[in-house]
Amino acid sequence: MAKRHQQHLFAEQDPVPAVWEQAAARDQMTARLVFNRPLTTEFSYLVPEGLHDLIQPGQRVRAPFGRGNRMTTGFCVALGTAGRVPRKLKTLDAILDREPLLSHSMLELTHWIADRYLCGWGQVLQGVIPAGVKNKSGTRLITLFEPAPAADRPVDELKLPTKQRAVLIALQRAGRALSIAEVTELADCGTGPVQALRNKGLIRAIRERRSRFEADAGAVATTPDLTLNADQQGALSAIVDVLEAQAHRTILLHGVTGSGKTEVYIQAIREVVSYGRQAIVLVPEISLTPQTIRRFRSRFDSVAVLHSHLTDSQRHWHWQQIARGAMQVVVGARSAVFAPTPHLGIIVIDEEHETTFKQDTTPRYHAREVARRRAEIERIPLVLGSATPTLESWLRVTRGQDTLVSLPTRVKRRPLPPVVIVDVRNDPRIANGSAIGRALHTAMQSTLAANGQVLLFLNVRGFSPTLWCRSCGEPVKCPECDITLTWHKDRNVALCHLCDYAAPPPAQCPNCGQPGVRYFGIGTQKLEQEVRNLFRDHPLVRMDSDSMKAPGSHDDALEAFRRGEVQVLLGTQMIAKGLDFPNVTLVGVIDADTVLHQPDVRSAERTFGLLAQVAGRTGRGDRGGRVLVQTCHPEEPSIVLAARHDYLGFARFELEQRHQMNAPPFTHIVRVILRGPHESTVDHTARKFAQVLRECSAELKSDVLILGPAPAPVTRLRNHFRFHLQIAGSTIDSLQTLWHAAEPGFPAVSDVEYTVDMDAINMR
DNA sequence: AGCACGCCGACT
DNA sequence: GTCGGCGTGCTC
Repeated sequence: MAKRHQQHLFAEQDPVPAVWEQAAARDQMTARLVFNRPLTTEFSYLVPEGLHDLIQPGQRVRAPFGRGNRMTTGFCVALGTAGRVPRKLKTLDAILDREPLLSHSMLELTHWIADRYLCGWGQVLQGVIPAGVKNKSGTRLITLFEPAPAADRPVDELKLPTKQRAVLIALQRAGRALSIAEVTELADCGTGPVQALRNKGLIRAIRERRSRFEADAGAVATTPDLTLNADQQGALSAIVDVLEAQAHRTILLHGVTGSGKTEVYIQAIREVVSYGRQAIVLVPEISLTPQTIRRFRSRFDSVAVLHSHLTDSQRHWHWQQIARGAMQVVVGARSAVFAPTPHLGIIVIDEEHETTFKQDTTPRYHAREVARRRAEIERIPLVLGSATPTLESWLRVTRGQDTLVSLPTRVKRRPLPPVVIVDVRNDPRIANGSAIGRALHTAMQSTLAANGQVLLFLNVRGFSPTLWCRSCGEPVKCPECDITLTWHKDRNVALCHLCDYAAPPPAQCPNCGQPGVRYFGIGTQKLEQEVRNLFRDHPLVRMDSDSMKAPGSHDDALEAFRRGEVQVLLGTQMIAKGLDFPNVTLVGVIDADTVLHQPDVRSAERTFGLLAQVAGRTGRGDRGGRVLVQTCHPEEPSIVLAARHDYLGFARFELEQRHQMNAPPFTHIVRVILRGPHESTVDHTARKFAQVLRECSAELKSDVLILGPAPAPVTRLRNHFRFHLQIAGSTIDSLQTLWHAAEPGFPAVSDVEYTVDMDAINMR
């Protein structure tokens, strides 16, 4: 109050000496804003008097921005007084949210993301708040009525007509504001008397935002906790220790498939919930883990499940429930790491190694790193669970930065299944173009004869993955991208798996015009046909993103398999995850080499992880199970060690390799991708970028390594040419320093766009 | 990222 | 003379 009075005094003295002017400016309330632009700068604005009591950090505001003073939405990230003013400040125009959308710790977290992933703070905020929250989906503005102060005396003194009198009495008795429908119902009248009272100033209208949803009573969890074995108990107490210490610690829960990690999460969360706190559980892709969700739902009273098929208004409703503290557990994919829990107690990331935790659009954050930072800020444990942890996580454990807890055995002491590596280089069936070699064929025969179920895994969808011209030898490529088209027999189209371009398979080669395009290689569709021919009497189902387009088809297929109506289940990555069917006694991996051959430092890690995951699908019942892996590289360490279920051996081997190559996790890599419609311009710009980076690096005496530019592995995508360069540094800090020094010097070339990806894991 | 400003060529 | 092409640089 005193402040405002002073301002008034100064305003009356005119002209004011410069020092006073500065002093006055210093006392002016300002807001620091960030905008949804790739800018690291914060912008100061004056807050008009009328908004002083309303503005809070975490709200969105509207402010004139840029030379044209266009009204732009920004986020208020801090408040202050003007201090030393660099220039004349503009005044912000309006506040867009009644309540802040982000708490103080969320602002801190998002700021850290902007810093770490080299993008604007405003971009992070824009990307992190769900659209439904921003546009208040699922709520509507309703008008409510309550008695005005003028009516604050005995009703009889007012001398009102009967209906108006009834309305006023109803409102006074209600003790809260009522909607028009409620008023007319209670007073048994139309809307006329209400309006009349309003005009007389005896009642007043207030506007309020109401949700379309009603809070549901909430199912009550009924299932009791299971008894933990000694290893699980050890893991649980390691987590509880961190909880009790009230300090952050990351715990890597390394448990083979089927070792009961979920039960450990649940009981740790039970502890957290008993303190009145909330838990966040991140899973790779919600639609693939219905079993996990069912388990959480049956064990806690209020579980919010944030899946990708929620509508905007459902998402908004959940967000508000979570912010109110009404949800004990939030289960969701990557973005659930931003759930606005008021009093978070633990974060769990299941299947920590999954690449879906890295967002592939700006802000390109990794949910694991964001969770780690959030857990640090909130001083709570982060639990990472995996049978095949990333080498990033494993290295931290070996360095003592994180705590390792192991669940080395499966529950009920079931052994891991024997894995047989089948060298198919000289297999006569394979040489004939079959997908299933001799050994796998025999194994399938005996398994099916014994009434067992078979799972066949192939990482390639479609029928024949490549279309080749017999005359010129060229593959038939997508006209807009750089990859070979895949023939999908069932729809009779040649499909680009990158941009979804679809066309009838060409009769002539688009390259040389000759007829005779041939199909080569094996996809899930062709595998399906082959299995149907080989085992006519055994029903099968194929699961890949083509056959599972219809909603619910995923669950239907799995249910048919569970009931045993289907004996053979074949598919892509999709069937490698989470399935738990005791009658699966044979798993066949059609081609272990598809992943191995990708030009990526993590290809061995992915191969190992994939085989471990697939192998985990069998041996879950009393009948045991076995795995056959077809490969042309039977000596490959990632395959050999996966067959032995030797994660430790693999981690040791692969870390040594990475160390020698100076590759992640020993270095961090920033990948810069440039793209544009003209190959030479993009190439040229990429060279200039590299030059600027090298000059900056030399000037800073930085030890980072600039690799490239080179055409990106997918050189052409949606008719744009793509080049990339990689910046490798031993610390994130050195990379950030170099980037911020170099960025202003990058040439702005029209037609060429660039993106920057810190700790990139998708190298395509 | 936007968007205004500015400096060049082809039109009334 | 001016309309509009796109390269340049700033945004409290």
